[in-house]
Amino acid sequence: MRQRRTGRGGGATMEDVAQVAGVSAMTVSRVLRQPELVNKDLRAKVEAAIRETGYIYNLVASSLASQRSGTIALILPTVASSIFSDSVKGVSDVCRERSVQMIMAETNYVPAEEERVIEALLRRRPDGFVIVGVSHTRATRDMLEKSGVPVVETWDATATPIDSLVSLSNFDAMQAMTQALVAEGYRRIAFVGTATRDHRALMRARGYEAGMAAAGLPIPDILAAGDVTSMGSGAAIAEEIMARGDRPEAVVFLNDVLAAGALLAFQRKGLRVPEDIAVAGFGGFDFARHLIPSLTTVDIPRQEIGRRAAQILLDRIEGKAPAGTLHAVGFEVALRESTRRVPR
Amino acid sequence: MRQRRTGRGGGATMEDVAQVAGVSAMTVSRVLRQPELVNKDLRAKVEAAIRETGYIYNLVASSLASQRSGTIALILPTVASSIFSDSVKGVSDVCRERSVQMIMAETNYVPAEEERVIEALLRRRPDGFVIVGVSHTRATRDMLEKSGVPVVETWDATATPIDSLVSLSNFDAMQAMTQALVAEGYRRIAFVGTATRDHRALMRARGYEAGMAAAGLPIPDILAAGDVTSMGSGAAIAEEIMARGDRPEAVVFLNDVLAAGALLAFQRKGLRVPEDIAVAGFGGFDFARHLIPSLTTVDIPRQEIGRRAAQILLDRIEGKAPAGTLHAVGFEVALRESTRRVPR
DNA sequence: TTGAAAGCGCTAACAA
DNA sequence: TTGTTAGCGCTTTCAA
Repeated sequence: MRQRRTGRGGGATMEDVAQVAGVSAMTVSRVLRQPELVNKDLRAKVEAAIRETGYIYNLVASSLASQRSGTIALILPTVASSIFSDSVKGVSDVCRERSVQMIMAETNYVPAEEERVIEALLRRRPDGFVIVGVSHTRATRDMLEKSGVPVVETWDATATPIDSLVSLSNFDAMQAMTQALVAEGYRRIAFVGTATRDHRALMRARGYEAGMAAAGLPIPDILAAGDVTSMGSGAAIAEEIMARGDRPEAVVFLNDVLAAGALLAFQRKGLRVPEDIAVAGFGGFDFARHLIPSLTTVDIPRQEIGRRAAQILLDRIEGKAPAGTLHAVGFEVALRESTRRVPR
Repeated sequence: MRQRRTGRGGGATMEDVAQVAGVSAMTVSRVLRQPELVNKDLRAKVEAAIRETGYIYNLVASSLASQRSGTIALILPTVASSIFSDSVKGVSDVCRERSVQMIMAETNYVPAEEERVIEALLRRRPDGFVIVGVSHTRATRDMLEKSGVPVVETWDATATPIDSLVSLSNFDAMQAMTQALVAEGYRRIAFVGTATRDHRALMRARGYEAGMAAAGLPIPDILAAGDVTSMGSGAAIAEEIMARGDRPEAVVFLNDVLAAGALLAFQRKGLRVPEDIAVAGFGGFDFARHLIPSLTTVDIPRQEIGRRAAQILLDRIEGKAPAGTLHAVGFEVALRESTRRVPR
């Protein structure tokens, strides 16, 4: 003869509520999930019993029984920077609207870490994944495909998505920015990217190169920032640029954070922006429009990317959308004071 | 006679692995959780079987059986702004180090929403809560206490924490800032807070008032920003201040985001900072030191707050720390160029 | 060191 | 409309 395990987890269970209400556990479950199927009087009794017992529904048990966890996983390069926070907000808002819990993990821009992180999250049996980026290790793709979990990739473009894709062409966007600067009359345009092999960063660099090539312009050295999420490294790059002999007329940065750090560093050293050096960023962040001079950038619908990705994913999970959905979001080059062409 | 439910969730289970390895499921479980208890050869066999079957451990089932979910919940006012992102990073880092999953929800600074959100998260049976703020509805406190889940509150101070507390005195910090400005020679010092009844914001306002009172200075109208997370509303407040007749010598803002927005708006309108108007923020954010002029602020160990809270919580969950742990974090007034006293 | 049995708290499938 | 039964995939407990 065995004794009861530990006397139970703690709080009331559905069974307890059922006893108090004088019904079966199944009826309690129905009251909670499909109240319209339950007789009104019984429903009231059950609801009273729930209050009386202080019952809190157990989603862990529910997940196991129903084989649906009611969670989606969000994989992003970093949680600490402002870069993805609007996209997180987009996903998070949709999740709340649709009563799903978002669980999040960061990869630090390292594919091997992404692999580890996705494997760890798979153990929690999320109903789907939203992933920032389209470049993954072979093992990551295999794992995801084998698991059969719906996936939406975002913030980048690819011809071979794992499943669905909220597509943003970093190449096109940075090419457009470069061409806009060329149209403004700039010729010696430098680019600041990153040394990490982040695919989105690479695509932006390529877009810049394509923009320069299309205009028949030579491409100066491409500089690499260390930490792409800090203004400090933008400032460090600015120092580097100022220390060189041949100062470019304009510098395009991988993102607005780096650009802002550099813009302020240039000014600190007495350079006038844009008269002495023009500065452009990428991302369309709030602070860009407030800076003096206001920062030219490529405006991206960051929150919308998160929203759309979550919507597509949840629709798919609920069977309301097919696999392999594609949705492209646009971008807009916002020319502002930091690149206003002025006579020299 | 019933048929098997749906032919099973999908992937391999522990039982499948056990069959392949020729052992019992219990042995597989041990290999995964306490490998040192299992014979070396058997262990190797089981590990091979895991690889062969592509088995992915199911934490949902594990959580239900063990009555521990391996997750902690993080409740914060907003996820979209930079204000808490370092604290999120702190919690998130500790969680990764200790193999725990963080789940997050936002309250939008509204206590009733906090109540809803906490109840929703309780259904997932987190092993503990980290909560930003110490002001909660009665029902929230009751729920949390009744659930018996360890709680760590943060980012504020209180004499009556629910359980543990990583304490930061917003009152003291803002009082110190105010006194520092007085010491610099400022007299007509205004304060910009918020109309929401956020407790931390309130404490900062009170700290400012105390600082002014201690110096025997009158308190001008306290202005209220709408959205405390956007530079735009800082700029709007700046407009309001400039439109008034009696311009203050210095303005202290609830946080650095508002201060930065205002600082730039002042400059746009031709005011010199700090000569015409001095500006101070709160929070010690990265961008504050880069602005021109660099922004005076109260430096808070934001990431450390997250780390400590998570550590205390996890220690408590593992029985390595007592309930009701108190940990106070400090702050530092960073006087920078935006409040450098200059002769008029 | 290994295994068998009995749940954890819920839901799917079926029956009444 | 309500209830019964049999799991979901794991861990706890006990026995060997």
